[in-house]
Amino acid sequence: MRGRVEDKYNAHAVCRAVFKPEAVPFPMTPGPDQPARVDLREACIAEATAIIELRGIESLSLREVARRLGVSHQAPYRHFPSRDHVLAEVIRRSFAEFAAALNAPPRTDNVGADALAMGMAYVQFALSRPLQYRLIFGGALPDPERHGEMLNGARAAFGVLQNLLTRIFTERGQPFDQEAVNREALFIWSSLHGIVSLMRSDALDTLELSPDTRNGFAMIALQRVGVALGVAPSLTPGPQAKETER
Amino acid sequence: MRGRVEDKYNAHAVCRAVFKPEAVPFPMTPGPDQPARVDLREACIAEATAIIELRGIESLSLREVARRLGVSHQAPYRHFPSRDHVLAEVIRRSFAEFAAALNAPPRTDNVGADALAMGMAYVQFALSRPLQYRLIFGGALPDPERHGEMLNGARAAFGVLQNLLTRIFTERGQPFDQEAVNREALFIWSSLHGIVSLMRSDALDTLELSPDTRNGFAMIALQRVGVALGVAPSLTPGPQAKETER
DNA sequence: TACATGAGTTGACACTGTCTACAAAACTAC
DNA sequence: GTAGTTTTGTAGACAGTGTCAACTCATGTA
Repeated sequence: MRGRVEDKYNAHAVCRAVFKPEAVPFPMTPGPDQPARVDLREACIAEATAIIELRGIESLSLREVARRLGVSHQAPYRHFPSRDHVLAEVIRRSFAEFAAALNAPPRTDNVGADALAMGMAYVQFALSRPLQYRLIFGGALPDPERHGEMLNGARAAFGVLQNLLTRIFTERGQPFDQEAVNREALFIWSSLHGIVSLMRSDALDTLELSPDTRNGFAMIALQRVGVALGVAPSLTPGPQAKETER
Repeated sequence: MRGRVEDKYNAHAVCRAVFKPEAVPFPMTPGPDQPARVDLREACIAEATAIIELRGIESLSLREVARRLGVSHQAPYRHFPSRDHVLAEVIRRSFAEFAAALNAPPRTDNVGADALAMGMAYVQFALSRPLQYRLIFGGALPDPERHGEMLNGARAAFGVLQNLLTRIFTERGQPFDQEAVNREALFIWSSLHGIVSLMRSDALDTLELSPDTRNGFAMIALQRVGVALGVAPSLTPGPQAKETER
């Protein structure tokens, strides 16, 4: 290998994201017996993820990934047929993390509280990792036909919503209705997506609204989702109807 | 100009988008008296818009724009300092068109109907021009600091919402409260954005829900916005609360 | 020990945005 | 009308990109 021993496979990124801290250590510089054959595929994904989280999907370059890892510009192509395949794998993992985040809050016997916790987990994920959120929901995905696994996490996340809704319906003593469960799951999803998208939008920034308004909006919007699901009391009735028809 | 008279400035794109059909015609090949000096700047924007609407923002290339217009790869740089400036101008116009679309439905004396019309106009715009919608709300905008005009249309669109909300509040006899108007305007915006985003999402496609579910979701979601604003009757109560606290 | 395979390398190609230098056309001043 | 200036378009270069092909070399297997 032509005597270049600099920072082959960039210990920084690899240690940070590929191996868990307690995992088997590997020698920085290849020893004579231990050839330091760390999985370049994993290192590429880790580095690509780091770049995307830092500067967004459009400035992901496989050549930069290779450069950062101290390998030739073609090395990543030994493990991925194309840039889109790297992207698809990063997206697949991001979706999986998203689904895991939704599923993270422990289940209690109060379905309303669980719904709230899931909503907060959604918002938390979207706001704390905006570029990752944009990556999976921004709409610039590689062709899903060609990358079947990519959206597994999306289905898992929707499953979390479905489970939640099923619990709510059941607790209310209503007959099981998959159609209704799906409709309500989509409703939650779209509402939460709308809220977090707006909160991180340049278009919103330009309006120069007070932080009070922005936060207040998010609060009432979230609360109204709860109201529509029957798991939150109606507190913020918006513009009052003169006479509510019922 | 070195005797190249092919399709300088590509009559197709120019006629289609720069000039309205009834506008002054211009000679395809420059006549001796009429130098055919059509505005290359406008032609660039038209061509860039066409590319973006067809293949999305990431595959916009200034060199391709130039090629299509039959000019040298540097010609567009006489009119725009950089690719981002072309993009910013396309985005500025898209925002303006969006605001105009929201404002298009004629005002009646039924504010509830007007609200519904605006909501439909929003959805119509987003679904009929998905790439344009993604362009302005997808979150990959050039730095708004450097392109001040770019978001004018966003402010105008928000103004349409504010006006609508002000009318609703006024009709309900409630005191003017700018804070509340803004909050409710954001609520509408986020709800509509969530709905249309989901309807055009690869993540949703992968769930393979029935068209009934997808359309049903959009309907109840839209209807619930109306309910929250007090301009629509509550028809689709979701999971029933056992006992609504009030 | 021969050979096949996998993994990384180099070098090319076509493409991109953008810089510089140049040419021609258009406008302005006399 | 002619000289000079400004505007507009061109040509060539440079560094960056994704990707293809050909190469080396270490490894595992027959």
